[in-house]
Amino acid sequence: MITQASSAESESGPAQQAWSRLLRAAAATKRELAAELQEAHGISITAYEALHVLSTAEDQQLKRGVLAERLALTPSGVTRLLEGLEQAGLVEKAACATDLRVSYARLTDAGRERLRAASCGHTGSIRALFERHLAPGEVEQLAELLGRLPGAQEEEGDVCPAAAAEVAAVADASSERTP
Amino acid sequence: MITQASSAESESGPAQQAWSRLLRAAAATKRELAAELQEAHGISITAYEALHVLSTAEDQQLKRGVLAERLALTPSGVTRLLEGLEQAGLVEKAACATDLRVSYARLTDAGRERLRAASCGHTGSIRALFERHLAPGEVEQLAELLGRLPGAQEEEGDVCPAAAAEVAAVADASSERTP
DNA sequence: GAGCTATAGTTGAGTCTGCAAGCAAACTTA
DNA sequence: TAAGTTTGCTTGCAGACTCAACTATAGCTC
Repeated sequence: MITQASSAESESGPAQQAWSRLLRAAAATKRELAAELQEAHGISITAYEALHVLSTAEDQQLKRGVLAERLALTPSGVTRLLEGLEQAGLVEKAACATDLRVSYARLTDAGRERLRAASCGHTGSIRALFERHLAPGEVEQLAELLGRLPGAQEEEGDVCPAAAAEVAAVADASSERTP
Repeated sequence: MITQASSAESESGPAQQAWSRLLRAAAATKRELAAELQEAHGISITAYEALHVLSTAEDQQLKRGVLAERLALTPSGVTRLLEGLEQAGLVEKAACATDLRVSYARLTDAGRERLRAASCGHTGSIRALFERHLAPGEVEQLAELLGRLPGAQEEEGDVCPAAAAEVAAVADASSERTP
């Protein structure tokens, strides 16, 4: 051995190792994909994620607070993010009929289009990135493990069905809330 | 099902799922641990990582560029980071005897002490965080998988033994460069 | 229904980090 | 040894987020 410890992980336990690798993997992959996405479609990773999250939401809209949770951002982070997306016309504000405090972020047609345009290349890059380093089964395994960490499991149960229904009625009642 | 898709991951493949979970897990855990570390010891996560990396390096010093790789930062990020750490007296600059362009970052006694003070609590929090969500074997598995992603594998082979040796001679020749 | 407390979101100020450009030292090549 | 190139680091500027403080609305309790 030339160095006392070859990596930053040295004698620390598996949790420390997982932690530092999580930080670095996130930083490195983010930088790589961000450059590509910005270059090709002029949006940041977070913006893409936001568009994607909205596109999968009922009526393509979400309370700002819920969006914050879904993206693991703080409320103020969402305000700033949407500020940009609204200015770009990709997202629009919508009021809530039952609670004047809440405001929804709704995907516009332009936003939907931009997402569609970006999604193919971006998801391809993501897949390529992961599959370059991991076997398919391992990718799933990784997803499963990461899914149990904080930040990733805030899913379902946040939709405020009652209020959402009312707003939906105002805006566009064509959704398929199947029962 | 009430919503069309309960999470941002919807119909996308495992790679997309892994990716978005990676982003969120990193964001969420980082925020949590950063607050704690800042509160308790007045340093950021990156600063802690830097101190830790340096502490495991030969002679507790590293070329700034190498430090950048190890932390998955850009060179400019390292310059700014060290700016702060140097001002705080936790790290000091050291010149390289053989190449005037390079400058080393070296842990000071104060830095070593600060790291020591912070490390117990911080590593404990990390372990707690991971073990709260994953079984011990899963933590190792996660570490292994993350270790194969970009950013995490830049280890060993960067030490520039020749130059390091010369600087070491100037500063402190007590290292165990065995063979 | 007047006050309390809780919740949703925004805003000001600051931190961290990156990119692009710049500078200086080292290396290459003729 | 004088270009020309590459490498290591720093700097100016900008973007993305956060925290803390604030506003406005809701909901509760008496």
